[in-house]
Amino acid sequence: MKEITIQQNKVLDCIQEYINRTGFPPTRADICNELGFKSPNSAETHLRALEKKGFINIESGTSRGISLVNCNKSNDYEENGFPIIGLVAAGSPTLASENIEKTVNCPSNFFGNNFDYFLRVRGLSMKDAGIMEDDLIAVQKTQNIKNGDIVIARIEDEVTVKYFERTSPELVKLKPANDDFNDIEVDLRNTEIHIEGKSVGLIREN
Amino acid sequence: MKEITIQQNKVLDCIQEYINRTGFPPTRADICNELGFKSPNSAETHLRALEKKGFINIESGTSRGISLVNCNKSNDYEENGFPIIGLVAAGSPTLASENIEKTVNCPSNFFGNNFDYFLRVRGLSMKDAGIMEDDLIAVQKTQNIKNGDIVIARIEDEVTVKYFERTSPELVKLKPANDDFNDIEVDLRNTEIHIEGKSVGLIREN
DNA sequence: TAATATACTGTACATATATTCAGTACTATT
DNA sequence: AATAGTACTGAATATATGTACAGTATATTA
Repeated sequence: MKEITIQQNKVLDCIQEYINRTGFPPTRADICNELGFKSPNSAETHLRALEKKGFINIESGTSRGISLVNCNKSNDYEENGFPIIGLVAAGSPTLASENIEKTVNCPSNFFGNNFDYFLRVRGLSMKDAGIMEDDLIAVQKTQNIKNGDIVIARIEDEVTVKYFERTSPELVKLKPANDDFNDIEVDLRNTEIHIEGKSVGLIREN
Repeated sequence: MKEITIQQNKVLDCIQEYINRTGFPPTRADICNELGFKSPNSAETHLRALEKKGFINIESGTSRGISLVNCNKSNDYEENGFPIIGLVAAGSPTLASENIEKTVNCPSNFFGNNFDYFLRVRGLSMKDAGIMEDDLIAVQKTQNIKNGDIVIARIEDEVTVKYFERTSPELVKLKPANDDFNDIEVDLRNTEIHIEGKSVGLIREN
């Protein structure tokens, strides 16, 4: 749907770079200067195309009224920072404010994939995967899980971080990365399992 | 030195809020609308005062040419992103552009302490410390090292990441966090060791 | 084959905007 | 008592800017 052309991408990059450099968006003439166009209408048509495709907003009748539309802004976290949720022993990790210990400012595409929140890790069950106590796991809320993904799973009221492996249509194995812990086998016919999302990155603060 | 008045602060807040909301700075008339002034010159004089006191920049002759001056800019990395340096097998990790594989945008106090660059980890010698291959270590260039710190050390031309332990005034031990590797003992009387800095954090991209 | 999107140049013009000048009033400093 | 800074109104103006209109050309799609 939203295919961008090479030239349109150049214009988009130019706008971004101009804002980063000056603090305010460029005029049509500015874009022409930056990219070597000789008519302000060259910039204008590209801007219209970019607006049509949803990459920018143009405030009509307003000088420098160009603003970048953040496509991967699934929520407003980028402005306020991403919440860190404590991995509570029981119950689902929720984004309710009482569970948010603090927030971290970083781009939502910091880890390649977009993500939704950070989870503070308790325990050492994923030690051999390099996930230590108090690490922050970047969690992407998704049901698109493949075998081998590190998932945040809830069984009954227990939330845990483990490797995911579907061994048969009705059997799911949650495997720790630590010999001191045992695999958790879940039979979907008699036990309900809820996948909160998967790990797409990690931050360790010292 | 730079005392700001209540009204000037209101104008400064108004500019910040306007940029956050719209993506571009306000005109004099916009400020008047927001704050209830009836003459564009009211905004103009406040802007001049704010510029004189160093809170904003005004690009003369340019519409919406107001940009906020960032006071807490410790170095220029925050603008351009922090460089990621590959851990080359031999030689010191340098910030020369040919060694920078890409840059990461995040606040310089992201890990509590300030840091200077990211180091891409090779090998698994710090596996049990949760440092895996391809992880990014946030490195703070410092000589202030305590026993037990994870340091980036160079011995002759070999760069390595290890636990630091000073066992005696002339003996330093570099300890891996992996049973498959051996401690490196350095006798300062006959071997030169250079501490590039220490690890203050870690990022794993998926 | 017509229609549509891309990718430009070039001109023109209404209006959005910065900026100056002329005032008024209050306050703090020298 | 004089000077400078703050805090405004109100009017005037040069110019910065968005935007429409008239073209030309190529590629893609229906």
